[in-house]
Amino acid sequence: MTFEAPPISKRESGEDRRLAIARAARAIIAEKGLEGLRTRDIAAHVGINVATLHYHVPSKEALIALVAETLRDDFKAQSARHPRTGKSALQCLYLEFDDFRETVEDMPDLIIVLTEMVERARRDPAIAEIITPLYDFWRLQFAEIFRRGVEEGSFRNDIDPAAAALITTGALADYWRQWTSFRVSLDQVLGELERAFIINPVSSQGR
Amino acid sequence: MTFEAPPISKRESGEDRRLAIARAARAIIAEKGLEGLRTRDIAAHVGINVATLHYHVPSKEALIALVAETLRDDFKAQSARHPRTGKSALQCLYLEFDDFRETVEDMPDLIIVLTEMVERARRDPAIAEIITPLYDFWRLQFAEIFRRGVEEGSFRNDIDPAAAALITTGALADYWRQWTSFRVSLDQVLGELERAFIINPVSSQGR
DNA sequence: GGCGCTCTCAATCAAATGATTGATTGATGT
DNA sequence: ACATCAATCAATCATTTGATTGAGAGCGCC
Repeated sequence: MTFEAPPISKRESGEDRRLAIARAARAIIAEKGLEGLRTRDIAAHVGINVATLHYHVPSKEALIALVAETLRDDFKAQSARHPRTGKSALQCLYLEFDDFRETVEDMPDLIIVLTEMVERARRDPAIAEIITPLYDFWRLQFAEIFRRGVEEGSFRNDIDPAAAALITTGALADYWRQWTSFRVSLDQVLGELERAFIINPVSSQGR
Repeated sequence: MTFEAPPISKRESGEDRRLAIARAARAIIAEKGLEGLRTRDIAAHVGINVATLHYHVPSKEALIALVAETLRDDFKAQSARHPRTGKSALQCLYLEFDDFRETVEDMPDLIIVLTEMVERARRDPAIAEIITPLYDFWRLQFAEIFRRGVEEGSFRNDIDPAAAALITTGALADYWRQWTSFRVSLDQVLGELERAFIINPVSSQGR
């Protein structure tokens, strides 16, 4: 009879539960990957019954879609945190780098789960529908910065903005896949990206 | 052609079966991802019984390891196809680009399965043990090219070889994740990489 | 023929897993 | 006090899935 006492109120309103479920799912995905995601584990992580989980989120498909949505929300919120208006392309690029640095620090699971979803989007149209615009959003932001940077004369003038954007997002994403023994610091990568695209890079991570 | 003709007979000798199993597994992973890999599907794809599959490959773990090995073999074979000795860093870089182009054309499933494995390596030490050296091998090849390129004076002289290598492999890997609507051609990406690192790029995909 | 080895399969198991059912609990409005 | 509804759970179901078993078939060799 000596069950551990529930520390918080027993019932929670719908939306809070959904968010808690999404958060738990993200934690598990970050740890075990999408393949290792089990409804039971999520329920246990939240501290509720599997049936309750299914009450709030009808199916596993819906659950993954929910996670994708929270990912999008976090991502957009992060990018909206710093105003871009009136800034030069160069400033925007550094801002973008800072955003990434911040995300790496504060929400590492965001990127892990994101890459996991990206992989899945290849064969799951429902996920693709949410993740594709998200990734596009990120890339387009870089593409736009490069386009303006060339215009403003602060960037190398023969840049192909779309290709440069893909290279940049690819490098940042790959930086994450650094499970490898081939250790490179984020500052090294960002510094090299500066030298690759900017005419007179500040060349110091300090900025 | 000095080898024996394919024994169409009911029975196949061990090593051939193992290769057929690996090939089938790769096809399925490419289509449905590692999460969607089922021993039954593989057996059906090869045209054998599940038990027979387990006779040749004891467990699913072993099977995935086997796939990782064939991946490594294909990868190394591809890279060994063109001799590197006596070539300049610039020539080597272009050779590397050509290799990638070739792989994209001839063995697209190689890269799909590889990225899938990379993702899994993060939490599966057995896979990591095989995939990590492979990815490192690829990156180190680029790092070495960049190092020599700077030395030879044909590359931008402030390159950080390790960072540049990561950017390059990241860009190529990300090119693959181009499920997105944000379409960029491989030539665009390779061209931009040239301009980013080379002093006087040929600047034409023709080379 | 008989022996031994490799290879194959139908049948089956045990565990995992997504989902459902039917009942109970608490809050809220009247 | 009562009705209603959202939220919860224990128990259970129906499949799926990795793996095993036991019984052979084909083949070479003596």
